[in-house]
Amino acid sequence: MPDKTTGLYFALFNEIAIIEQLSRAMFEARLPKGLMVSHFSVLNHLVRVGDGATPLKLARAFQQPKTTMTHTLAGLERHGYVRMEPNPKDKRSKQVFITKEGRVFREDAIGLLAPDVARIAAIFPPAQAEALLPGLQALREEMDGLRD
Amino acid sequence: MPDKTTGLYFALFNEIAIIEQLSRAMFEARLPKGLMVSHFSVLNHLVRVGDGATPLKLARAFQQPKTTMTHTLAGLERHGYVRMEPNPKDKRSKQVFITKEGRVFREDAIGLLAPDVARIAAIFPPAQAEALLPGLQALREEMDGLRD
DNA sequence: ACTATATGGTACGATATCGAATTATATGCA
DNA sequence: TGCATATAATTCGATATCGTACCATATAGT
Repeated sequence: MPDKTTGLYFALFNEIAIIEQLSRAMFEARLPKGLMVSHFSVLNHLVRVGDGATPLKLARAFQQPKTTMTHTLAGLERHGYVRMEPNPKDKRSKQVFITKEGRVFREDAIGLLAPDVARIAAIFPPAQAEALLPGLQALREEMDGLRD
Repeated sequence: MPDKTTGLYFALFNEIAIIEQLSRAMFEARLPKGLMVSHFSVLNHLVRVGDGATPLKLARAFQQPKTTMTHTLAGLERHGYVRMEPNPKDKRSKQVFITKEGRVFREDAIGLLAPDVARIAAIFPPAQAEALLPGLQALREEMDGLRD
């Protein structure tokens, strides 16, 4: 493997890290204090995919350590945005449900973030975003698969 | 702006966040304890772009808060991988130089990370990475520009 | 059924990240 | 020149992230 190839992937991951950084900073500047993009993302996932999933399943969906998800869910629960129930299928486990307050917060947050999204869309049009997405999804899935 | 468009950008940033997460976890599993991708990235930058830059310039290059860069540089200095000197052009400021030890560590780290890069390259070929990169760079630059 | 191993979740400690405030120096402008 | 404001960097405090260890329960092999 030539150095040039290694450098290519370093450059790729570096761009990705910077964009992640920029988007997180931009969004968190809009969210109320104490709520992070991680909180919003979980609520968004619960609405889009449906709730009732276990914490571990959520951690896997975001490819995060389960301790991180425990922490994020604790924050959401403290705000009353999710409810944790014992999992009837497995006494070790729990199920996560989004509350009405959680749905309201998600809706509000989308409204708060919309202007930023619009600013991005103005300079990086949806067609370009759509062009990028499949490649990123493919990369994500492949890297996901490497984790065994 | 239709909801579909907002969702598109959320999906885009979500994929980017997950890939950032996966690549960071993969690389940090290889690096010696106490050294993060952030440390490696800074050393890599100093070698590729040249050293002597100020901490603030480095923070901007990575689009990070300057306090984060102060912390990262302190870690690198503690390991003897960079040397901080007063900036003769500006007494408030400093210049960051990579040491011989820092260069050696960077080389070693590249060697440690190479197998992972190779595994990624095997399933997500360089041609695809190259295809992705310009769009990501464009997105990065546009978002960068929004930061006024 | 019994035991070994695997799995879901949490507690805890270390530390990375980052905003706010602070200090020192630089710059602009009257 | 003198003063207001801006800028480079650090300190400090809060907390997000994450690895390790642990407990409870489940599953597999005998």
